[in-house]
Amino acid sequence: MEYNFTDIEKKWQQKWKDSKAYEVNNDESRPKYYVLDMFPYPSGAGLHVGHPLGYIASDIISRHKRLNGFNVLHPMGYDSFGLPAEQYAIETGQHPAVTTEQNINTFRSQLDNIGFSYDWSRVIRTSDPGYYRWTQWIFLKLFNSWYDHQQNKARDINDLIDLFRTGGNASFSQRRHDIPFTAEEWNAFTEEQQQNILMQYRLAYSSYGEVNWCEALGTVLANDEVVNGVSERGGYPVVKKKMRQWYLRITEYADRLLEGLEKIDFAESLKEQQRNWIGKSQGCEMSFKVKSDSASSAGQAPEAGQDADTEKWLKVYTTRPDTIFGVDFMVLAPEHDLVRQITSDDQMEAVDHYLDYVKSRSERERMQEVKQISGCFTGAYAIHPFNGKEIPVWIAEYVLAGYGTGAIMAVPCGDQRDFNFAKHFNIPITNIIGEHFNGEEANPTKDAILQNSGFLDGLLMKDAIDIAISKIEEKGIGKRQVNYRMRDAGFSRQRYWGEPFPIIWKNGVAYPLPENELPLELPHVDEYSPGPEGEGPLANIKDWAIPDSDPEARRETSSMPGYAGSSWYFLRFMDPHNNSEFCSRKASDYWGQVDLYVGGTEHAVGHLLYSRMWTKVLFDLGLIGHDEPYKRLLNQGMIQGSSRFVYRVKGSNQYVSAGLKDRYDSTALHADVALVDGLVLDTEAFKLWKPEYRNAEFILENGKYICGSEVEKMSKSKFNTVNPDTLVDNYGADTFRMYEMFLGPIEQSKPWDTKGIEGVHRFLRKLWRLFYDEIKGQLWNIDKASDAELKILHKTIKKVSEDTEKFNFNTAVSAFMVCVNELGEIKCHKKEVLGALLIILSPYAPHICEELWSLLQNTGSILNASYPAFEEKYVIETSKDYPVSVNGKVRTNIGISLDASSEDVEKMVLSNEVVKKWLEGKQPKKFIYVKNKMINVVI
RNA sequence: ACCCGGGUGGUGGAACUGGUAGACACGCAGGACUUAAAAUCCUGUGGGCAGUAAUGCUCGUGUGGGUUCAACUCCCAUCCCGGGUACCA
Repeated sequence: MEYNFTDIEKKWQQKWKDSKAYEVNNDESRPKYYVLDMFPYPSGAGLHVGHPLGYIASDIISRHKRLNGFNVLHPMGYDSFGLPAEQYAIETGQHPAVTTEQNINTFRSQLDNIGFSYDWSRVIRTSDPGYYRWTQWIFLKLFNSWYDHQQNKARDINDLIDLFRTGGNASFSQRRHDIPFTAEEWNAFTEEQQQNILMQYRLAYSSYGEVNWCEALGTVLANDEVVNGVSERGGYPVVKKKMRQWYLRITEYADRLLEGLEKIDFAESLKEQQRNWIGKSQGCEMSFKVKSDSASSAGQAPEAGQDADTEKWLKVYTTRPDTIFGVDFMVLAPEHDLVRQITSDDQMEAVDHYLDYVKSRSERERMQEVKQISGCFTGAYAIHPFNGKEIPVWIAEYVLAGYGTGAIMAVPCGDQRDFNFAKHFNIPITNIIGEHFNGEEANPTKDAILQNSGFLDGLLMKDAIDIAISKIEEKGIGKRQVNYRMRDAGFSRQRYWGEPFPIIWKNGVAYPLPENELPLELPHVDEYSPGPEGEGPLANIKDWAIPDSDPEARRETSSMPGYAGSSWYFLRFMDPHNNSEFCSRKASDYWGQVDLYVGGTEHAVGHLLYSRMWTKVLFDLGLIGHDEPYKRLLNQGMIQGSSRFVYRVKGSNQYVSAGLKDRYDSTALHADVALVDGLVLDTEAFKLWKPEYRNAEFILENGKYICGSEVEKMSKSKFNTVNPDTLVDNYGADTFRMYEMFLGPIEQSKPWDTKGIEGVHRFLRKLWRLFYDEIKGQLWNIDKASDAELKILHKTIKKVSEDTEKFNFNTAVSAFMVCVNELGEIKCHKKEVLGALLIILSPYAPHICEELWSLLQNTGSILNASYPAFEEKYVIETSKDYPVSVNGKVRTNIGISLDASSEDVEKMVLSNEVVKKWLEGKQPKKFIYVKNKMINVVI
């Protein structure tokens, strides 16, 4: 009998399907375990070898947990709303619903080939009305909620209205910009005024924000669609434009998102990324009086008691108020409201010119090109609050409008960017830290003693921070302030292929759709061109945009972003067919948190923060019982493509081999990796690949055409994708699964390389040959296993179960290989040993294990077996003793068993034959212990 | 530019908490079986030097420094590669 993987895999996949082997119930007595993959966006390119990496890992864990007695929820779905489907529709005219359906079918059949243990009865897609009905419903919950800082949780907006009605907002003014009003004032406000105030509290709210606007295309562009400041399609100019947008008030959750990190098991580096993204800082906000000869009227008033009508104030945020006497200039973001008001007449032209320049620059470019220092003096001066010095006010692109107050006080001796700016524009630098500042670069220390600093002279900078803030508060020009780098999350897109907002606008007020009108279905369109004024395509459908009930009203015509549907899908999997609730409380209480969430780090600060926020809101509103969605996160690395290039000699159809390309003027072009063996191009296949290459000529080196290579993201357009289907066809799903795991640590990114898959395939055939021989037939027997055989088995059980729990799948695969080699060497064919081996191997290679399990004449599926217990007695490792000499000094390393006390170790060392020989009767001078395990003996 | 990772033989990688660097696999070379091929099995395989050989010496974990009896592992600096940077998902 031979290992016929194709038949075996088809057979078992069908059996699992027929017996509904992986469908789970919500009412089990067994402990639950929820393993979830970040569900894929079903792209037109289909599944490539990068996708399954995480899926295989989560499948191994699912199967491993099932064998260990857990009721495992392991579902899959599709994040099926998104920009690429709409782009494709614009290019080809095919409706996104149609292409999405096709793509999903492709994904599904590709996934099925690999033998995953998903419960497909629970499959969801975010673009199904039955699903997005609840996305819209949760949006309405967000819209109808506000964040109560006293109770530190989200509450119903009606509670807030009651508070306003009875006491105004004076009693709990919780934000900096609240304008206080009394109950009487509230009750006298018009509906419109009331709604505008409520909008400032809602967790989902509408406001104005900047978008990438492309006049030529008449549309708003995603950052991804803007390349080098022009549109990717057509290369037209792109500028910033203010438009009405929806936002999620995620900033209200900043502190809880930070605190929540303490109780979840994510990689420390990922938590760090989230912390940095949230960017909480302690500092102080303070206002500087501005003096300018500009004729225009007032700026912002400070906190207390100034005459706001005649004076202009510039508010800055700083984490270093101790450096207040080192301020040499002020910088406003070019977008700052005050710019227009304070610019002096003779600087007006220069400022306008600069603003034009900045408008064309992306935020990324502004931060990145730090060496190109740019800025413009406004002609205005701020007055130093403590020494009355006049400080020039500049605008510069390195200050961003979105962070803090959009204005900074610049301290060149302490901040490198300020220093560079001062040097560039010849602004004199004040040194407040004496010898700590060398005049060559800024020194951001907090440990210097302050000089030239008025009332702070002689203080340590660290200590001066609090003193400076007290003084600023005392003077009424500012206050202590916690600041976050994170901004509220933009939640609307001027696009078609997304969830429509259940919102109707009337007289400038947003009204929610009643719950019983959900889902608000996406209307069918034939045209994807944008609506007027940069609105989404939905604005073009008059029938839909104007609701039947009220011709004066207008529906919201933007749609929700990609992350809307993915912010709560883990809850829907618990109760996917519920028509009356997004997820029953019973179901969410049973399944609770996702025990293991598997996906890439590219979602570190997007999806993973949004879904954490949504979970907290749903928890606050009492809809679920836990406020963190994921207990533990495993980040799989990205499998990159290894692209291949050919070099076309300019102006010809000649292609020069990589080694000779420097002798010609050539252009690099992607060549399909399927046409290349290693780096050697199959030139005949290349000619047939595309019509334009039919008459290609090649300049070879050593008779071969050698391609160039580069590691890039795997993508259809780079012709570097590898389809898992062909690998499954050639080697089988089990080989493919094990090979992906064998590639390297699951968390590490690596370029795909198919070389090496043979070795894993060989392993499975070797395994098969422990059971059956082509000529001799059955080899396995029911004899009692020897200790030597059990030792090999139990060593493997120990290693593999530890490795699986620790996600060291690659070393677990190695351990299986060693095990099979060792069993082969001693010709072990005992059922007792082989059966146990099959069980522990089955999460990795389920099909072959099922088949062999049934051939062992065991009844029932291996899926219902239980994980074999590890018995220590078979695995007594003998310690290796070895002497080593280093640098002429005698050093001896002895592997000593664990948990020995110091005295024990010394005794063991001195009685050790190897050491005795090395010491040659000398007394050791010193013992150096390394955590009671290893020791050095110095003589 | 900023934040987070990574860099070990020809290749993917292993090395547990600082303690024999290169497990396991690919590739390559040689051999066995075969009319032949495939498959399978065996042997060798980081570089250099010495030796008929067993073996010995020496260098070696991106680069430069440091700590330590001992560093792939810890610290400082630096280069390169990948992910993210708020409308790709």
